[in-house]
Amino acid sequence: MTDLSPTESRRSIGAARNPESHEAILEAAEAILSEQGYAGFSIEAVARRAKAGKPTIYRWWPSKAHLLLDVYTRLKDHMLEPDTGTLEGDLREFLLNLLAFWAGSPGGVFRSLIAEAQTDDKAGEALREYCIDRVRHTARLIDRAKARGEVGVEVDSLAGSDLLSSYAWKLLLTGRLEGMERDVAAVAGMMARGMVR
Amino acid sequence: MTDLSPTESRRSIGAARNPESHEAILEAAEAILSEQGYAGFSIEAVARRAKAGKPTIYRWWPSKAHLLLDVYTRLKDHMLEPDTGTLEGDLREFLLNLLAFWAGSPGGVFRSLIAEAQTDDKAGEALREYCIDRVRHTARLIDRAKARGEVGVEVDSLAGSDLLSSYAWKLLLTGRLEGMERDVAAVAGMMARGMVR
Amino acid sequence: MTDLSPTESRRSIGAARNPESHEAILEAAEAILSEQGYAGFSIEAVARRAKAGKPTIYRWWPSKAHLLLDVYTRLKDHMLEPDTGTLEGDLREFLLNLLAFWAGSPGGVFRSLIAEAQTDDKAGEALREYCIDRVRHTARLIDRAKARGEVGVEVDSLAGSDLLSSYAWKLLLTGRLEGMERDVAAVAGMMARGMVR
Amino acid sequence: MTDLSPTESRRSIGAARNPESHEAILEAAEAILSEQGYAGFSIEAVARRAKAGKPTIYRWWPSKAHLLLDVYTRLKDHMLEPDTGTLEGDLREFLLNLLAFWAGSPGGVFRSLIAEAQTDDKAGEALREYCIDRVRHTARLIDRAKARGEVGVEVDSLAGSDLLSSYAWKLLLTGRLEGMERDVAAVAGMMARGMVR
DNA sequence: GGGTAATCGAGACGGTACGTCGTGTCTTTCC
DNA sequence: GGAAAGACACGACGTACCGTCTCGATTACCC
Repeated sequence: MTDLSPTESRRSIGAARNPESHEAILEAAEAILSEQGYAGFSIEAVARRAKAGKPTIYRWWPSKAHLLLDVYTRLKDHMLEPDTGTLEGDLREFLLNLLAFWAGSPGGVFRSLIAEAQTDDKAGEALREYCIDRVRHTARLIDRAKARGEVGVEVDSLAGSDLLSSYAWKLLLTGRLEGMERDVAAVAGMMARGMVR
Repeated sequence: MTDLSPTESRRSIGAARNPESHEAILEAAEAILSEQGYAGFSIEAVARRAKAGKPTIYRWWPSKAHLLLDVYTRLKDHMLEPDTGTLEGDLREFLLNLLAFWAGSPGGVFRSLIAEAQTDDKAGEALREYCIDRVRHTARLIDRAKARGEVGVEVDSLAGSDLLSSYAWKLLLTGRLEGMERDVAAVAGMMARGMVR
Repeated sequence: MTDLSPTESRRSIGAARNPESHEAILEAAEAILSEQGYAGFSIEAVARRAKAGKPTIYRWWPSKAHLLLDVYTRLKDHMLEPDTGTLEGDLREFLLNLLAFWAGSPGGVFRSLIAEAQTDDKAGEALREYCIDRVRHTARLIDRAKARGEVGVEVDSLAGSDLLSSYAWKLLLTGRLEGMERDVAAVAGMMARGMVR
Repeated sequence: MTDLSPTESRRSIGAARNPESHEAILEAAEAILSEQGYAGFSIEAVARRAKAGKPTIYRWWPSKAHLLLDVYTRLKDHMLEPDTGTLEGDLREFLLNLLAFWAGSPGGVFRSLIAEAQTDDKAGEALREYCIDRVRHTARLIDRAKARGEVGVEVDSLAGSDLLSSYAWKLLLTGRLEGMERDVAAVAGMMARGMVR
């Protein structure tokens, strides 16, 4: 991360925000979430692992939710865009990609974020906004199928996209990220048949 | 509430489970959840409010999640079974009923349960089992449509049921229980068209 | 203990005290005290080990102290009387015997009794009475030396006996029952020289 | 008591031990012991009374025994050193001083400490260490008599000191702190005669 | 010889205390 | 003046016992 050694004992660098600490905290948070899940995620644990003081964390992230969001934002860019040529293929690939992506650490982080959003209002709002953005993004799969004439113009692509991702959410939240290929295929087929003209 | 006096001091009734205590604990849990939400929900708080000892709670509910689940299923009795004669109608009614049901306190309880399941393994297991049961139950809507010949026998009714409820979950978790009639109708239509032969 | 099998499940024998239970409880208490010391000694543990109900214990022994006293009383008769011919030898033998006796389970029981006596007044009173009796008994060692002309008549044999046993108490209470031969000899010598004319 | 206001709410003073809290805890412990005795003495009760958090107590005192020991040694400062010029006088004064000292609250504290040591291994260890220290300290009475030529060099002053204090212990543990002047004199005389050349 | 009463085991009950963990706030000291 | 370190008051965690209670069964005793 930093090019300097993740050195034993990091001291204050004086009256300025220390980017090393900032980075170390985010990394520690991510590591804890992916290793122990939301259960082991506490400010104390993050501070311990990042060799940072708790107040340093509280100074920059007013709540656990903000920290979670920052951690997730750092991760969310690595998703692939499916493009198989057919709607059903795209839907299936989308789900499989997302599930595979989540099966690494990001899944744990996102689960935690959802959980936190049930308690913390700010986290809820942030999650809602993030969702809208993603749904809109995924809706392009369907819009592309519309453009190909595969899907009728009357189809609500946002609702479809929302439904698609909701299935992934449920699998994530109930710990069924793996071994769901058959069900994913069934769901993708069902949804595709529901939309093609 | 029991219709008898909510008496001051409740004693043991001997070497048998005391239904009064059992009831008082569930009521206290429900009251705390609806008044203060998941944030204020702790075993200590429930015990305090129910005038029960903590061990009495732990004796009967191995984890917070089991208690949440019991509180939830006690409320669940008031759910209606849709029967509109068509699959699309049934799916739409199912979602609308569920969202309306959740809009009261049960939604908060179930949100708490999902959140808890992200933290605690026992909670996760309990939720998973509960889900399987509900998915199986809801699949009957689709199986009924199969019996009517509306839906082909090759359709995976469990996957469909899972998908259907996942949409409701996402709306619950992102705080969109109300004003979703148009989207619900779109989703129900899409899914129904995806399944009818 | 009983000539019948210490059978798996012991039931009531009707409207009369069941001596089997009584015995089993005392044995369980003794076993726990000698195996785990006062720390592990609880009514629950005794009941569990004796396969008895807690109320059965409370019925017959109103407090832990009473039970402790009964257990100790069952043990205390196995002490040897030293008779070496000299006061110093008798004092030394008395201490060594007592320490050896206590090194088995009785020591743990007596320690517990002393501890309990610091909390429970009835136990304190009982302990005091027991002490007076023992001190009087041990004083005979000194009186015998007086009779032999070894010790002057002006010596207070009760005070001497009290002092002697107090040393054993302190060793018991500070966990120094073993490996004290040199110190015991020094103490016996000192006391003997303090008394002989 | 601090001479400043026994203020309502005490805050942290930073990353250093807060002597106010420390003091408040010792005072609360002492007050509880003298008011309710060992029976009412619990870490919870001390924390409650001192308006301190339980972890603050556990941070500084690894066990109840260490706290008891600290309370006791805080009181112990008021003990006098006997110096009568003769060994017998010193021994007698030592015992009388100690019994008089114990007749106030310190006696209750030390009794509690001994009782606790029978339950808890850490307490036992702490008591043992404390004893060694005190025995060594008291042995100086005898060593002084050696220096005066009153006592032979072959006398084991540690064993003598141990024996001396053991008598006081027994009187404390059997509730005979008062009215023992005659017996104390007899014991002191006996021990002194046992040691002088 | 049938009813009563005492006893047994079992174990649930409302409690209290245990010792640990995490919270968010605060202060000191170092840079 | 930010950062580290970590103490602080607070309060929940899940467990162990406390002493009391009720249960259903099992006789012994007395009328």
